[in-house]
Amino acid sequence: MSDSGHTEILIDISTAILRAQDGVLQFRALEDDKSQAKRLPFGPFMPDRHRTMEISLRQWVREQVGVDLAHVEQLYTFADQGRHISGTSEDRHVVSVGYLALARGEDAAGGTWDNFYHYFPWEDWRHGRPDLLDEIILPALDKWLVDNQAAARVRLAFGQDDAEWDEEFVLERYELLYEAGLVAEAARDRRGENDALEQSLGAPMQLDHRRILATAMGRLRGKLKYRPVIFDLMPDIFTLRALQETTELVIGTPLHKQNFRRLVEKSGFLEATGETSRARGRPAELFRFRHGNRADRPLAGLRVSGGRKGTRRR
Amino acid sequence: MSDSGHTEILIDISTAILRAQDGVLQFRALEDDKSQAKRLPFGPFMPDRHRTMEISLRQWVREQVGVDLAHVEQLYTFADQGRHISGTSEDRHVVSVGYLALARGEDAAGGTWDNFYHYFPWEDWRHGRPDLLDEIILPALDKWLVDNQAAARVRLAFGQDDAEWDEEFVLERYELLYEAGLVAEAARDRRGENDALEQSLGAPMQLDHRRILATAMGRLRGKLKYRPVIFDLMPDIFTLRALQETTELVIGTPLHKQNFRRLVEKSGFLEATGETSRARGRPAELFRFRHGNRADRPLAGLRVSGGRKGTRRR
DNA sequence: TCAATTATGCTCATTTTGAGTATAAATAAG
DNA sequence: CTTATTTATACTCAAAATGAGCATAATTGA
Repeated sequence: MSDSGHTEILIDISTAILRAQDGVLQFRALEDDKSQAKRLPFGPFMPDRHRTMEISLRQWVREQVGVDLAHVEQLYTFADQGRHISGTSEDRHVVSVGYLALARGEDAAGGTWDNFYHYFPWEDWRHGRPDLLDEIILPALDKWLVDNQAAARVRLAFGQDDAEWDEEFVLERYELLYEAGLVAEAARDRRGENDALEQSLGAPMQLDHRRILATAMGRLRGKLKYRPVIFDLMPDIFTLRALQETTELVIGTPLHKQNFRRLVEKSGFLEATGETSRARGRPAELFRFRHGNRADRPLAGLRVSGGRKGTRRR
Repeated sequence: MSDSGHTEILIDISTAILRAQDGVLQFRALEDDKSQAKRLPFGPFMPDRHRTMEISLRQWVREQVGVDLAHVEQLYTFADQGRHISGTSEDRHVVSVGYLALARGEDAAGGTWDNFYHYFPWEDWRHGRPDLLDEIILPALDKWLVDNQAAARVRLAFGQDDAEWDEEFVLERYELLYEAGLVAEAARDRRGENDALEQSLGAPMQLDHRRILATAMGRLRGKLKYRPVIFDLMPDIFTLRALQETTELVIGTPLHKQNFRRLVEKSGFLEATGETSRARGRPAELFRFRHGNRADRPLAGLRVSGGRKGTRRR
C-alpha cells in the first residue's frame, strides 16, 4: 500500500517572517526579476542535510535572510494542483510547506520588509472600519454571490448582519476575494477569462504566497489569545504601551488601554525591571517577559477583544 | 535556489480518524502482521491523481476504510529523521502528513476501532484524576528530570504546583513521557540502551503514530472551544445529554450539566426538533445542529471548563 | 403509588469584562 | 517658573459571564 502508488515530490519551505517595527507590521519579501510581484522567502527541504524541517528552516533563514527567528510554527502543507505550483516546475510535483516565523524588530536588519497591511488593507481596523469595505469590497461581493452557501460565507467572514467581524478570519476573507476574482492572483491563475481587473485589492504576490501570508496572520491572531507569542515580536524590555501597540498591530483593532494593562498584569507574564522609559509624557515602567522556563503560572495567554459596542476610542 | 538542492521525497498521509461510539472515544486502527503494535490508516499522496491532499484522503478513506468523513483537518507534516521514518523505507525519504478526521458513530461500521484512552490512560479525568499519574508517571518523571528546563515543562504539562491541568497539552505530555523513556516507542527507537521498560504507559503504536494521535487530540480539544466541531461527532439528532457526554469524552473531564445546557443554548448552534427521546427518566428534548450555511450568528464555539475549585460532581 | 432516574428551570455569589473618571509624572511652551 | 500638553497609572462601576447548587418536572420500574 505504501510503496506502490507513490509519486516523487519536491518539498519547498515558504515562510512568512513577521516583525513589528516602528508601528508597522512587516514581513520579509523577496523581489523577483521576472515578475514585479514579490514572494515569500523559501528554501528547499533537504532531508539528507537536516534532521527536521524546522532546523532546515532556521538555518537557511539565518544564512540567506540574515534573521534569527524567535517563534517558528508550521502552518500548512499546500499541495493543491494548479494554484500553488504553477510556474515553479514542470514535470515534478512541488509541495510547499508554509511556516510562520516571528522575528524581533531589533535584530532583523537590512533586506526588504513590506507592510503587511499593504497586501491586506481591509484587515486594518485600527483607525476604524476601513472605507474600502463598504465602498468596494462588499458591493463587489454582493454582485458576485453565486449561491446561498457563498452568501453565508461572506456574511460570516466579513461580519455582516448580526455576525461580528472576527479578526481571525483572514484566510476566509482572502479566499472569498480570490473566488470572486477581486484579487489580482485570481485573474492570473485563470488566464484568459476576466483578464482586466477593474480594481485589484491589495498588492498581489507570486504563486499562492499571499494565501500563505493570510494563513499566517489568521493563525497568529488566533494564537495570541491563548499563547504568549506576542512577546516574540517584542524586544527584551518594553513598556506596556509598546506591548499594546504591537498587539493592536497584529489583531488590527484598537484596544482599551486601561483594560489591556489590567489583563496583561493579571496574566503574570510580565516582570517589572524597576527602570522607566523617558519619552514625551509621564515615564512608563519597563517590563520584561517572564520566560516560561521558570514560569510558575499556567500559559493562559492574552485574551483581547474589540469592545462591547463598537467604540473606537482610546 | 529552488531547483538546486532538492531531494526527492515520498509523501504519505496518515490519519487519526475519531468517532464517539457508545460512550467510547475511538480511533481507527490497523493491525499489521509483522508487528503487534497497531498503526493509523494511511495512504500515499498521488499528485497525478488527486488535486488536493484532502480529496486524496477522503477518497482512500472511503475506499479502504469504508468511512465517510465529516470534519477533516490537516495537523502537521512530520519530516523528522529517525523517529518518524524508521522502518518504512530505506533509500528514499518519506514525509508523512498527519490529518485529523472526524466520523459520526452511526455510518462508521465494521473495521477495528480502538479506544483512545487505552493508548493515553493519563488523559482520562472523567472519573477524577487518574491514579496512574501520582503512582507512576509523576514519580518516574521526577527521577528523570534532566534540567530546570525539563522541570518547568513537566510542571506546565502535567499541571503541578500552581499550574493547572490543561487538557490541551496532550502532545506535550506524550513528548515528555517519550523523552523520559516511559513509553514503549522510546525504547524501540533507541535500540540498545534501556531495552526493558519497567512499565510501559498506554499501548504503543508503530512509527510515530501515537504522536500523531496525540497531536490530533490536542488539536481537537483546543478547537472545541472556539469552533463547533463537536457536532461532527454527533448524529443528526441528539439530546443535550448525548452532546455533553461526547464533549466530556473528548476533553476528558466532567462538566456541570446545567451550565453546559446554558452555554450550549446560548451559543445558538442548536435547533429544537420538537421531538423528545424516551429513555430511563424524564424524556429529553431532541436537537439538531443548526448548520453554518444559514447560520445567522457568529461561530463562537463552545467554551468548556473544568470548574472553579476542582469539584468532580455532576 | 412510590422510588429512582433523568431533564430542565432558576437562583446566587463571584469573577470577568467593557467603559469610564480621576490623578500622577513627566516635557514643551510661554 | 508656571502652565498646557502628553502619557501613565489607579480606581470605580455596571453589565455580563461563570461556577455551583437547589428545586421542580416528567418519565420508567418496582
